[in-house]
Amino acid sequence: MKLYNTLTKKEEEFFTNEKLKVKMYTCGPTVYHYAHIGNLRSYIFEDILEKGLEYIGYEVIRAMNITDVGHLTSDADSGEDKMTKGAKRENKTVYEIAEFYTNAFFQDMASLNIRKPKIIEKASNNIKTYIKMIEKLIELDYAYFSHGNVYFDISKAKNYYQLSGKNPDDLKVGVRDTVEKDDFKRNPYDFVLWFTVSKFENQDMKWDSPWGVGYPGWHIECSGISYEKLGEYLDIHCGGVDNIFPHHTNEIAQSEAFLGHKWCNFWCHGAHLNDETGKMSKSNGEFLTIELLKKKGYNPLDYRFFCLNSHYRNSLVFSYESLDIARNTLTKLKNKIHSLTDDGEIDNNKFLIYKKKFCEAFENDINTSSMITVLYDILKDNNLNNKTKLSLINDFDKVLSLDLTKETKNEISKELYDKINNSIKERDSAKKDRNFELADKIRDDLLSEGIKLIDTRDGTTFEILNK
RNA sequence: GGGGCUUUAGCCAAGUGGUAAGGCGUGGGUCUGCAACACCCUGAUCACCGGUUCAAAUCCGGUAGGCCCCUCCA
Repeated sequence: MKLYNTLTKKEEEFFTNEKLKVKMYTCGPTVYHYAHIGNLRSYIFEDILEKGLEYIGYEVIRAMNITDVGHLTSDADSGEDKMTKGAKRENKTVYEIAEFYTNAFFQDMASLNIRKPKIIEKASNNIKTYIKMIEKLIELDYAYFSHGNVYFDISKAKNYYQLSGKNPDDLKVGVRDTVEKDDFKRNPYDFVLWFTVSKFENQDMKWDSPWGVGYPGWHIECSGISYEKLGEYLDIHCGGVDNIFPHHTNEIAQSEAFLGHKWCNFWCHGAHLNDETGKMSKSNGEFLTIELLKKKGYNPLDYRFFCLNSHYRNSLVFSYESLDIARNTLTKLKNKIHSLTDDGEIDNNKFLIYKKKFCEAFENDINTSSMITVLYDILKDNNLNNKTKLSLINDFDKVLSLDLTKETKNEISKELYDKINNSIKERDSAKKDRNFELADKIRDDLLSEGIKLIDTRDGTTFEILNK
């Protein structure tokens, strides 16, 4: 399997520390607000990666954090904690905010058929681990205490700039107006491992530590949770491209300093979803959430399909026009699949040939677009019986998770069902009498109520349109 | 200023040296009372300029464009 590795900047042959076992860590959300669909694109990619690896025979142990503490609006040792900010905005406690948006995130995942990772950990659940790690980093002289905070000294880290590909001389503090300088650091890019309360306004989430009451820095939580849950050696670490620097860079520095050896072999990063004006953000333009798409009549899986049609390492531009196309394509695809009757015997030979093709697409740096093409190849193969087609499609859907063979008929009441059927009968007899005016009126009236009639060779059926 | 990714038909895209998959849309047709559905047909000198090669969308160099990162971000 070929997988692009940000660490080496090229596609590499995938390997694991333990045979057929993948330890995978994926950065989770900061639960101070709803996730927008761009955030969710990364989780869709990670979901495909996890399921695909399982499909080709690996056991995957995946962990994800929920950031409910310690993520400041600025990564200098000032700025407001995102959670506190969210709580203030909504006049709730940080615990209420965290719980509410964590649940909202899980709902979004469920809507998109994203499987919950086996291990999900709140950042606030692992404080002892962070403290233990920070103590050791201080002991090893990688970290130091200064004016109330504990910092990591990046000059001590090996290959600090490998992941980001940066040249230290070119990094400029102050390249943005908003970047704040911090005179208490030894190096401008040193980052905070532990904040003490002294520099911040009172907040709910704080813990006692050898350096005073306070809370952990943003980067240490992922290193800590990964170490605690997955051990000293990691195979894959995922996240959005924006995490390459500083978050993942700092994770590597602190984890490898703490462990004393190389930590993770593969770093995979998902490209962003942009809108037509550029980068998608929570404050700029329409705040696109899964709930909003649902309200507009889309099935969340339309969005999943939209994402799968392009490659995870290419940035993708969102527009309703593109989403409409994705919805239309997926509907047509599902219609074709639903029209297959379940007959014949499974042709094992052909099954394996197509399965191999599908796996090859996945193993080519997760080429989801080609994986979908295999579906069309199967549907068009005249020498393949329906039973084999359906079982292949069902099999692939373990990875694609588009509910390809599931009928998604809306639940309707008996009264409505009878009413529609009566209208259909009425229309049929009108058609028989060549009273097309009445027939069309019945069809139009139903359509205006969101009921679309579909004439087939075997008679008329209907579909409830989403509103 | 530094770094990364990227540029294939209207749109999403495959392609990793041998003369361009697939999907959607468009246009035409079959079917239909009409329409929708379905089915059939329909499209590209691969951003540009050089080089390597018998042969390049594919390798190398350059130019131009796009997106992103350089302590909020998936």
